Amino acid sequence: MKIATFNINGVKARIEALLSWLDEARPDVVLLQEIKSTDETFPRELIEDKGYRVETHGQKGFNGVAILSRLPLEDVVRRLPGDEADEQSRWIEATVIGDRAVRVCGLYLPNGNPAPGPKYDYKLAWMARMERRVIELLATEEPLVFAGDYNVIPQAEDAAKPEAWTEDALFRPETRAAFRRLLNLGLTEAFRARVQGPGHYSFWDYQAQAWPRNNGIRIDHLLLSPQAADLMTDVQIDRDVRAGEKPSDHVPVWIELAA
DNA sequence: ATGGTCGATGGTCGA
Repeated sequence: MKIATFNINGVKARIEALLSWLDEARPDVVLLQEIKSTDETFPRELIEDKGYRVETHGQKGFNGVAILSRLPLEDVVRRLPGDEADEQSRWIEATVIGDRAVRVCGLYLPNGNPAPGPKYDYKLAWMARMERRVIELLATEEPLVFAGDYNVIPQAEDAAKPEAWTEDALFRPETRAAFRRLLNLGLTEAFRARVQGPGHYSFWDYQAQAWPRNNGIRIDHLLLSPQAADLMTDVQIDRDVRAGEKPSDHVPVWIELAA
């Protein structure tokens, strides 16, 4: 079971790039972020024509997440529990029925800039809510995959120029500590379980020629429960997608599970 | 040091 996360940065503007990547990468499951689309305006038919089920949790203008799956989906949950007043569409869950049942959670964690400030407070509160949901799901002892745009640079080696990020919401100590708390619950960060060292990025800004200069950061992650980590056979960043026609500023990251 | 690029929107804002 190949499971990918991809911040698409506007699914309507990116539909051709998305369809091409689906043909090339042939993922079984895709967790999309920043669809910037409502459920009604999501271009679902073009994706369904390729054999994918489509579950969306959209919002007008900003945010929005979705799950695409070639395998059956059950028990879709569309919001992160813990704050009924939160109107932002940043979380979607479903159980994928493959050889094994795998619970996938697609997340678009708040950016949090400028920090400090109310947006940063929202980010940290959202991470605390996510921690509570992870604890709930870990109790099921099922294979779990938490994949998405975390807006977290976990370590200095995950940025080409870490010194430029010291005051940023993506790299501040409180952000990284909250991310470590997730790992300390017993989750495995898929990429770092397999690949060590600097120079691996998943996002390059559109500005200041960040891509040709390889001025990137690694902020798109897949966190695995112990039962999912035991099934992982591969993990990759589809870096070449950033060089394509009209690309997102993020690229897909994926895992293969023996499930 | 400064300014730079996108997408959705239609009013600038979020990243």
